[in-house]
Amino acid sequence: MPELPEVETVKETLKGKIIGKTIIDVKINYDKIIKYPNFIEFKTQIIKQTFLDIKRRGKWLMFELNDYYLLSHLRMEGKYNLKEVKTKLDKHDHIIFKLDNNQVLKYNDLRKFGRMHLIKKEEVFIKEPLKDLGLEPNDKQLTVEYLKKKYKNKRIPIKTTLLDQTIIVGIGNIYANEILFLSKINPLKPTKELTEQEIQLIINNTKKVLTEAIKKGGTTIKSYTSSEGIHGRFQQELLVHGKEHELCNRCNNPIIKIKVGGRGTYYCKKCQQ
DNA sequence: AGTGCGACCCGAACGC
DNA sequence: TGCGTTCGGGTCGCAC
Repeated sequence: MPELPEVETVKETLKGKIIGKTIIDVKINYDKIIKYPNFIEFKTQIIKQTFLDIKRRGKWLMFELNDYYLLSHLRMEGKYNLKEVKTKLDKHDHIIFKLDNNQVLKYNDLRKFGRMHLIKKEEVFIKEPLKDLGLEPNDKQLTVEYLKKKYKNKRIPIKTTLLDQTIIVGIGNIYANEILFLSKINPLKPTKELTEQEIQLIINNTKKVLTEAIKKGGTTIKSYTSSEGIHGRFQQELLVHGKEHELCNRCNNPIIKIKVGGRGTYYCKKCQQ
């Protein structure tokens, strides 16, 4: 289940393999993956472009080409595979980039939820989908002052706010649960009622959880593997997510599961009052 | 502007 | 080789 750390792993793994390669053809088997521009223009524009670098912004992969950035969001199940051109397609291979070295870069997505945009380089940060993204977890500007301003008029539960990518990028459902457990904050607490001390804990634990997860190569809940087939190991470190009925490792009371904003939310009722 | 929620997907898990 | 239903995950679009 790719969240920010998994995207980071995919980025690093693919970097060494495709930089310098030129796209000579694209096959689009499921065109809804291509969000912008339409799939005809997408194809015309991307052919003959060369991969110069791969970056990341939030959960978005940014493939730097000569004139464009190819932006790719993996959502839950997106994967990239680099294969020889003659290799048979797998069941959920939806977009196939043919390269100039007899290889293909294949985007595979069981859920068909991932999306791609092709944006002119000079516009990449002023247009969708990157234009409204918030701070990276490791940004020095991520301070109590910054979050106080963002949180002050919000009545919605803090759990929901943590998932808001216009404030801090990269926190998905799993990490939101973990961050709140480590911070001993009730997921239902209205965002505007958080104290300065609690906001500081959110900042510290967000940095801690995401940095640690990147180090471990991300989380694997279902079948997720990075482009080299490396499984994430962070799942072994999860303290509350997916642990309904198990006992809290701090106080031994059972972890409970509720719905917050329609999403599965796990927490310890005793530790997170 | 802030909020809530359905839609998008389909394999796995669940209920009977 | 049972079959129908529910669930989950991130983001967008839309209604209020």
